[in-house]
Amino acid sequence: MKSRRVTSHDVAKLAGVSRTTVSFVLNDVPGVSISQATRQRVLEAAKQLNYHPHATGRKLASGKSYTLGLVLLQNPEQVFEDAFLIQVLLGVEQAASRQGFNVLLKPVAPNDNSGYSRLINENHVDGIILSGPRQDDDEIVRLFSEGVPIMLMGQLPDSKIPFVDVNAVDGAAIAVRHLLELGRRRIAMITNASLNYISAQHRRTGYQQSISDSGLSLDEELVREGDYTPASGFRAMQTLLNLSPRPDAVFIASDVVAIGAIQAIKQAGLRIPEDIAVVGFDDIPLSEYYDPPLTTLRLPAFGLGWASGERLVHIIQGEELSQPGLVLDSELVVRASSIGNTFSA
Amino acid sequence: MKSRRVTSHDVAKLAGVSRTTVSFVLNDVPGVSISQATRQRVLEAAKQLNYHPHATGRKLASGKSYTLGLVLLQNPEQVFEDAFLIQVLLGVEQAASRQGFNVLLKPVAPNDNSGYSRLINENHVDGIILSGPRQDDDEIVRLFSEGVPIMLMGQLPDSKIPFVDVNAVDGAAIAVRHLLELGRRRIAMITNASLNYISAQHRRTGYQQSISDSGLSLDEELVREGDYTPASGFRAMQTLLNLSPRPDAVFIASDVVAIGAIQAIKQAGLRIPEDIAVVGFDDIPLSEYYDPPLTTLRLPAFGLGWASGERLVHIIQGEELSQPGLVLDSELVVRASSIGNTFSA
DNA sequence: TTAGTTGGGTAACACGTGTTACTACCAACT
DNA sequence: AGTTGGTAGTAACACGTGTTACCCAACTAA
Repeated sequence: MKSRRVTSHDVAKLAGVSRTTVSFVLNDVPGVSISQATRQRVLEAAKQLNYHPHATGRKLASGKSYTLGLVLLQNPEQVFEDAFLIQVLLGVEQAASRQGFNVLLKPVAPNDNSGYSRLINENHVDGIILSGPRQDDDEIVRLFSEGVPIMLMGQLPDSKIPFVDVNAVDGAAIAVRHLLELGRRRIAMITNASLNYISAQHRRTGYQQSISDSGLSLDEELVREGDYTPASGFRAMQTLLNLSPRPDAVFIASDVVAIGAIQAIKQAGLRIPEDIAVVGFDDIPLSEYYDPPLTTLRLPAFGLGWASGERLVHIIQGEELSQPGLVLDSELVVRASSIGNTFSA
Repeated sequence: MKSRRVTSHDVAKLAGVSRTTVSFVLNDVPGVSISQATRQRVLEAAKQLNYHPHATGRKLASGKSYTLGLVLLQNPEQVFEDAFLIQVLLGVEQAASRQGFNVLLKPVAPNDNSGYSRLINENHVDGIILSGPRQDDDEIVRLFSEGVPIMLMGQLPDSKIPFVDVNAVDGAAIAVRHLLELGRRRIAMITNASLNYISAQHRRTGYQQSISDSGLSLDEELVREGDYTPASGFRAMQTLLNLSPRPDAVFIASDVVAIGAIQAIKQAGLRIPEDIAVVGFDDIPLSEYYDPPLTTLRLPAFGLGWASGERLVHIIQGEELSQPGLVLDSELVVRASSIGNTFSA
């Protein structure tokens, strides 16, 4: 006895008006005049029948899907960033639902652009948020040039596509300044990834900036490359420990890489932070509970999601963004790896 | 010059057939006969026009939305399980997309059932996957009794709602057996949560089972309660360390809680695993890189997602499940916290 | 009185597809 | 010659809503 769906037609009949009127009342359409009396009748009829507008019908008529596509490009480096994704995702959803949009999730394997093109072509979504865009993904550029609403999380060089990103330059500068203020003078750095990656470049730029600002000279030998893995941090740290004089601090542009580096320091019998102070980047959930708890820069994951969701909706609704790109600051979280344990003597 | 959408009508016109025929060809409808020649003409016309069927139109006509709603109930204890969510989510999406379904994400604050009811009422989704169901959520039961396709991740007592869950009893039993096989005889336990939670009960049952099977007597004093936080693990472990004789091993039914417990052990100046062997539960991403790396039970997060997605689609398509509930095994991952470091002497 | 305006409401079309009858034709068999 | 049966294809309806163009009555201004 699968009872038929309650439609706006049923509401109209019960209220004794036309379906048009029902639509006008329920959507509060501006510029049309409906008497208070009928307005009331319609609302009551709707409530009495427990009427819920059929989303699909509405979408077809309006031509919009009221849905954002959140596309997760599965880069290798992204695997370790999983921890943020949930926060990002919550941010996107919250911003979207506040404006009446839903969020459709689409993980996409690298080199597979058909995945998210379909979302657009078949009109499942009104716009797309792309996390972890790659430089060589020309599909993005094509869609953008066709006028498809797109928002990037992380920027693409030489493109006018709107984006939301983290201010990694300032973040890294803050991290290094923190070490300088603690009196450290020989500060090494391990990058989060190859310098082919823009994010790695930014983080190193911040490092250089703080070093220069402090009047110290820049020693290229103190900079090593990581590759998103703890193992790479372990190796890089070992080579840094062989230098003489040894660094008295290290800024590691990724908490995950830092984990490996810390193991190398411990294995060398050195103390953190007494012998070497450590500052990471990202504030993965692990960091707070690591041994020692890791001083690091907290990525505004929720904020990134929220901002990209809200701005994408604006674009979809045809509003102009005051600026195509938005850059959010990260926040230094000070823990024992830089200043020592403050309670367990 | 927003060019109009290419519709099946355009394809029909170009191919010189009716729209019906286009639909038949493109959907490979069984039981209708179309000549090879026209079939070919239609396919070529579609390709030439770069035709993509309008998802919304299709949904309206078919009455289905081809979308699964993944509802994330934000329980307090879930915050720490975030790390799995991504895996779960990837599993759900992969199973869904394989059957032509999309995944809509809906985080829901506790006590807010309107959130996911709307998904169903307004027909945004054909069915719902509920992660972290709570016993007092009668909205779930109501929807189920109305015939709405629902799949739970984690079971609800006294209900016939289909579910996918982890075999926590066996998992805990395996963990404890591992400790027994290592020669430990005084094995303590810290639960993951209050015993009001079913998952906590299951894990303790497994513990008891292995202890009893080994011929040891069950000592209630060796069991403490955690509450999903590292702090609770820290406190519980401290009280366990005060016992005499001291336990020589501890099974902690949550890696997060285990982190606190390990800190307590370290602070007492004891060695892991020499003085106390530690086994956790969940295999959060942190565990592999902790100091020491944590022996633990790996939750089949991807599998849980995959299975629930696949089974929900079956339900939506009206197929019968051979069994309403599915229970997946977890896998013991042996690391240094139970057997010691095997390479760094 | 007539022309214009305003408030209150509706008929009818549009959105793009799936699907059920039904037709038209030709071959084969009784 | 009439029936059956299969192939190839179509007209027409259904899905549930948003929205434009229009109508009617009542009131106002000239």
